Amino acid sequence: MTAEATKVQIVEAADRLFYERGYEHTSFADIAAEVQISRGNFYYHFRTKDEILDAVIRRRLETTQAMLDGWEAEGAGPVERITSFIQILIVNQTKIMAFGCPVGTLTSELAKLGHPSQAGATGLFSLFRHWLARQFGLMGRDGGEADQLALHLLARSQGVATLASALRDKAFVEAEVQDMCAWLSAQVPVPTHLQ
Amino acid sequence: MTAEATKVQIVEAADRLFYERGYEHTSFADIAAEVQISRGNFYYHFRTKDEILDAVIRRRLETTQAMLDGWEAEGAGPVERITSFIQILIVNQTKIMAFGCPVGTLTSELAKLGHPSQAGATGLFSLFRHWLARQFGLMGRDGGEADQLALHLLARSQGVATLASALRDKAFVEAEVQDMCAWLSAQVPVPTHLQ
DNA sequence: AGAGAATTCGGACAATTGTCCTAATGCTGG
DNA sequence: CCAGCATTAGGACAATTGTCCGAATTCTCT
Repeated sequence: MTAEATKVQIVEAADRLFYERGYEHTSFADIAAEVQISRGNFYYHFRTKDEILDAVIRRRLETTQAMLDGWEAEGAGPVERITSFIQILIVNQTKIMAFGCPVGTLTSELAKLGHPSQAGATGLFSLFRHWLARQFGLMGRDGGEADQLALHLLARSQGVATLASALRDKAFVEAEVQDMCAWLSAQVPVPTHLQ
Repeated sequence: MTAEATKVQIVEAADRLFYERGYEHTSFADIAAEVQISRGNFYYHFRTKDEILDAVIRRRLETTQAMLDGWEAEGAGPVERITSFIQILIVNQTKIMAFGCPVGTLTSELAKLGHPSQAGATGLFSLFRHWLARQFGLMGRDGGEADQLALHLLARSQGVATLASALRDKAFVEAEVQDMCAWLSAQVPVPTHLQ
């Protein structure tokens, strides 16, 4: 197999394991077993565990950006796009109830470890933040307001994910998602001629 | 020193280290060094790491309950009490921006480890949940509604804590706290004779 | 003061960790 | 078919982990 293909397999497995078990609780041996590769071979592709983490973060940045671009290309308006964001909590409900949000939990873990890749993980939040802010901008909010709304929504979904994995309560998640959608509707500015 | 006093010291140190570094990333040696006790002595007080975790969770349950009881004893109304809850984000801002919420991050970590003490950690959430629900009840909301409001507020503060430790943005925390207080005011039911 | 219990110490243990090397294998171009 | 390179396998390494003794120390009670 070509080196690049093996590398991709490693990063994919590491991505999933880092999410499901946490970065520190995932060992080289775990990833190697998952990819069915000898641990020795590992060193050929990644010299340190941090290198794998960086590759995983890069991959997540790419797939996240692709997802956001995809929503943007669907031709719908900003409200529908933001709704797609909120609906992640429903679409990925099973995994979120089991392991929380991949972004939030990784960021928390790296913060506690004082890990140098903290900034990279925070970049994932930035991706959502700026995308959401742009959508709120398209809804007619000015820059500062749009950014604040973006952070607000980001925080709310993070909180729902955290509580979802603690309580494993499907009804709670659905109620909060509905509430966020209602909140979103209320953010549509009333046209001037109707005020 | 009496055995009980040493045990308390160990649990206090473990409590702080589990919060700041995470459960798994804290070793026996770390705690022993903090308490200035030999590692061997450790085994005399706690046979396994899980035993320490359980003791830490018990301690947190006690101190949390004491804090909630304290707010209840201050004689103020439910709105002021819930405000005290929200203000934790300000009072503990420094630690939260560095390490997130002690409850949320511990729960997330144990969920990923599949650790048997998950239920204990979730109990910490229950403490806040039921206390908040009772306060909303005192504000005139019926049982189901009060519980939903409690979970809603719990989720929001969790989200703020998560983003606070990722972004380390003081202004964001303050804005969200203000927003939650405004939301709380809006939850006070309008007296019937004013409707 | 001295016997006996309670507490602490220092170190041993097997297992696992991340890291690294060397030898074997597979593949490709001439 | 064979030389040379890319890829893999298997194992060594020092350090660290949680766990656990047995011997030393400290304390308590008579």
